[in-house]
Amino acid sequence: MARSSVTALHTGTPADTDTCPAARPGVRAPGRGPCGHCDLGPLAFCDGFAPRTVSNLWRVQCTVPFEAHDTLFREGDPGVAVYSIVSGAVKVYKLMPDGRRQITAFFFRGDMFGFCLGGSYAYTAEAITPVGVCRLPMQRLNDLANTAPEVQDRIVRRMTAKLAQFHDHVLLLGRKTARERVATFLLGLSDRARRRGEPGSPLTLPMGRADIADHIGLTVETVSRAMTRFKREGLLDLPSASQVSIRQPDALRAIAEGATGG
Amino acid sequence: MARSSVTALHTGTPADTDTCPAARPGVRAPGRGPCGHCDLGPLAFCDGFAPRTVSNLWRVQCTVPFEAHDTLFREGDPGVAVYSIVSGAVKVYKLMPDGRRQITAFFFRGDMFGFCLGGSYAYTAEAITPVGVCRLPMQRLNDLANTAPEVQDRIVRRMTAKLAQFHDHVLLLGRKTARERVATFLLGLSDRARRRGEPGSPLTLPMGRADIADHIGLTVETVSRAMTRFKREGLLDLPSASQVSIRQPDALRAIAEGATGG
DNA sequence: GATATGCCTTGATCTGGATCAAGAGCATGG
DNA sequence: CCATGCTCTTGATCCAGATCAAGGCATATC
Repeated sequence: MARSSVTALHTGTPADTDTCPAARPGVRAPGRGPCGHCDLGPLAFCDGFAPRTVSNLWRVQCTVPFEAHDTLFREGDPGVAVYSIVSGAVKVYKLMPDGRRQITAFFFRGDMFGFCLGGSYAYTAEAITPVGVCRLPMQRLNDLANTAPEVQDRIVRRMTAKLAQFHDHVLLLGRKTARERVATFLLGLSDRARRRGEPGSPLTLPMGRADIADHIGLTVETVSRAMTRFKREGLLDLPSASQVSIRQPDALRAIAEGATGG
Repeated sequence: MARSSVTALHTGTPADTDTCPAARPGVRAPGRGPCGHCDLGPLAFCDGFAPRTVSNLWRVQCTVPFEAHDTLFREGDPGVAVYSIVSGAVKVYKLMPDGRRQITAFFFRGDMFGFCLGGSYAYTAEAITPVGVCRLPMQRLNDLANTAPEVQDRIVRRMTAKLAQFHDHVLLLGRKTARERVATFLLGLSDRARRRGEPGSPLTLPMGRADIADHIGLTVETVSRAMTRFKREGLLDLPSASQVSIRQPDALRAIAEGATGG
């Protein structure tokens, strides 16, 4: 079912900016989010907005499902919408002509991505798992932001947080060892899980080793070796390839921060 | 003369948020910028704003000089102000406990940095050359943004552009070779110079090799070797260590994008 | 103009992580 | 139950870039 709507999004003409087939009361999913469209609660972009603002957002948003491996948009596509994830995981990446790939970020429940005022997307976004997103047309969001400072303010806050994350990731890529990168990555996932109200420790990795490698600037083999070694050392438990239990968070954190741990 | 005001900034109490000793008509420098404080013209943050908005900004801004090697603020300091560069160059970096350093960005005339809503700076900012900055108290800027959508909109635009730059830099650090990194870095400086109305080719590098290395995730030696090789191959001219003339921009661009050039 | 002080460059060697190459699970499907 | 096709792990080598080690070559100081 998702397939067709995905295709519709991709082939969308500029008019797509404002149309949103699913954004009619009749098709709206039940939920307890501020606008009634999702169950994000306090994680929702519109949480705490004035009723009038929420109803304005409600009118322009649409909730869209994607399947794993679906492409939400591609680098260079006109940036017509912003996405907020209700469920599932998304990766965004840039490709080099020869196929080298850099995953610049992973996004999970509550995260927003796709901001690009009046330009094109700087990266491709692809669903890792089945995903539900709340899609907000950029132009409408912008119009609204001009009359509701709370909207603009929240956008700035989200972007500020993202910028800080990028500074950290640049440090990781520029100066950390393989071991430090993997430790930092896992702790980052754990922190983000906690911040959205999920347990920080038994983690389920929605992405494969290749995705992790392409995110932290390593190869699959090196990621695998680092994780195996953490397991051997008792810092992690790896009941299965996609399950990670952090046994010694402090030791792991020390490694992530650059302590000369073995 | 800058020394003392720098110190004053660093030791500033929370009250510093709103005080700005130099922001009085009496000490304002002559200039042709929108608010009369700088000569940034169209590069100015406040260019094109409504007169009322400009005068509001004018009241809270202050123009501050720094000398080379001065620290504007440190990672972890409360984020009380945003900076716009009028002249000179600034580097921002993060340090690891053992001294490893990652320069996450360089800023030049017209660039803005220091956004961090209600938090702490995520990085340290240090002048590379003598610098003149326009300093805007974050709180005041925020208040103004809530009443003047044009201000908020411009902040979002600046941040969007910065995010796109980060995606590129993450690709560079995660997946490019030493040669590709140096080529990309030099072309990036060239593009930015052109975008602020300066010639894109004979470039003056305000930063040393060590800074370049810490920005693109290499060592001084590797940066030096890459540049020497570009010179030997006729892609660059290096009349002195800090002067770079781009002889074959297209060839350099091909290398930067990952063409298997030699 | 001799001496110091910082880069910057260049050369020789070393090494962490890439690459190459098998296996080892572990689903899916017949 | 066994193929088929994954992805993940593990082992053996290789190599781009780091590290170690001298020199150049400016500008600054006295």
